Amino acid sequence: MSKLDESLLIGLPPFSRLERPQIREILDLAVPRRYDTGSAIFSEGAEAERFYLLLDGFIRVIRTTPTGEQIIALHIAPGQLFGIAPALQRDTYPAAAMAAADCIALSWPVRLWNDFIAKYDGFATETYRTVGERLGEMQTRIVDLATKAVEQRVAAALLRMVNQTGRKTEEGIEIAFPITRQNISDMTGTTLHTVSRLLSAWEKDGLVKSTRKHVVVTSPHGLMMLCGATD
Amino acid sequence: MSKLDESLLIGLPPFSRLERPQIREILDLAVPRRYDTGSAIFSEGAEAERFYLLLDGFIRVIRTTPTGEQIIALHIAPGQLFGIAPALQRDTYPAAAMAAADCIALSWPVRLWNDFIAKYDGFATETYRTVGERLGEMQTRIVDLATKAVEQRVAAALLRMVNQTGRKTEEGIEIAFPITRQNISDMTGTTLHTVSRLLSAWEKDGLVKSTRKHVVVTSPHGLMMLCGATD
DNA sequence: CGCCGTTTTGAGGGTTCTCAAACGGGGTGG
DNA sequence: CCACCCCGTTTGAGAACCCTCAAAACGGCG
Repeated sequence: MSKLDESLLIGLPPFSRLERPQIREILDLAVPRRYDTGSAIFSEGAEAERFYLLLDGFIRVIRTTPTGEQIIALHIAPGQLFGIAPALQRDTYPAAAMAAADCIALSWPVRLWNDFIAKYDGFATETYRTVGERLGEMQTRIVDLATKAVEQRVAAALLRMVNQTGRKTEEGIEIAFPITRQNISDMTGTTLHTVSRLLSAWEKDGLVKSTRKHVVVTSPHGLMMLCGATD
Repeated sequence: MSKLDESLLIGLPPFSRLERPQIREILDLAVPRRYDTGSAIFSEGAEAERFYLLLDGFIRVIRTTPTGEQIIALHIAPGQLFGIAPALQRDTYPAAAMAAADCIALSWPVRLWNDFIAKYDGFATETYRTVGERLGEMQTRIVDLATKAVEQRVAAALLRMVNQTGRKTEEGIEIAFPITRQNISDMTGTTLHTVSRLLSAWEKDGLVKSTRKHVVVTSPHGLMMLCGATD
């Protein structure tokens, strides 16, 4: 097995304050693995055995209800830690993670977590900053779900994805991973039918362009208008 | 000013592993204060200058939307830390806190946070456990808001409050702080009218009893039934 | 080329919101 | 001590929004 290159981790928030030799140590303890689109990395409620760092691809964090409906709690972009249950003293994962696109991720056994915290300056700090950001994002989502109409929620969801994982193209900004109407409805608590109708309407208005499993936002500003007020 | 008694902190999760002298140190650094019902402890977006421990009363954590609607993110019970922005490397509070009942709270300047983490065994661990629990609770709320009908959300909200802060009475279990229909609607993303109708219906069915600013759940089991499935 | 998963579009109905008005109880001030 | 006033609550009617059910078109992959 070839050694992982140190450049993979250099500059990423949790490791930004570390020197090369320390990064080497960390990499030597990591297990790299590939996950095909749609495959599960871990399941909700499962024993939290490892924590992960996404190198490439996109991860969907999914929560399932007792009645079988599922909602997408979060998307993880390359360079981010995920499955960090140990950071919160949990011994099971609170949600499932699946690959939204083909992914490469490193992972470490949870027993190393405390070592990392103790040994590597800035690792704890940066990690808890991430937790804080996700917590803030979740609060925003709660507020959105509680107060906004469906149209505004869908617009907000698109904007969030564009901001976090957008990729510029000549047409506009493209969401960088495959996404279906059903996926969007799972993020916003609505139905794929309503999402389809909204996207069709927006396409007519020149705000977005979409094909199968693929969305390009041509006018982020226009979507932002929709989020603000119904008027 | 009389010294605070050490028994205030003994046994509380963040301090459970500490010895008396350490608790003494912590108490001597704390500023105690009383907050009248309805008064603000801190505001959303404000500079995070202090972190708090609630000794008595109840705190509502509130997020306000650009359009002025507000939703209640969380309730804090006695013995819990709140305003712990520093734990997540934030320099502003992500939400406002107001006293839902008359409250007594201790507080410390944020610059002591890192000292506490470094100096007191278990403080970090227990605090992050709390963060983890709140994060899990928020995920559950997101799922509820996204998938459940209004009736189920209101039932779930009542049950959550009963579980976290319930007080047994001869009639049933009483929510331990003053709460209006409007408050409940702010927690569930609905209107006070709908909440009023639901409570009236449930009272007729013998599930709850309510007076002004006051709710007693007489049949938690019955409410749990409502949460599960609409059928 | 055929199948399956995704998307589109229509019609109808139900839940919940909005608007409106009146009631009740508790606290405050006279 | 009583009366008034304010805040919280109740209830009704109508409408809007979105979901459910249904069916067909589309496009990629084997």
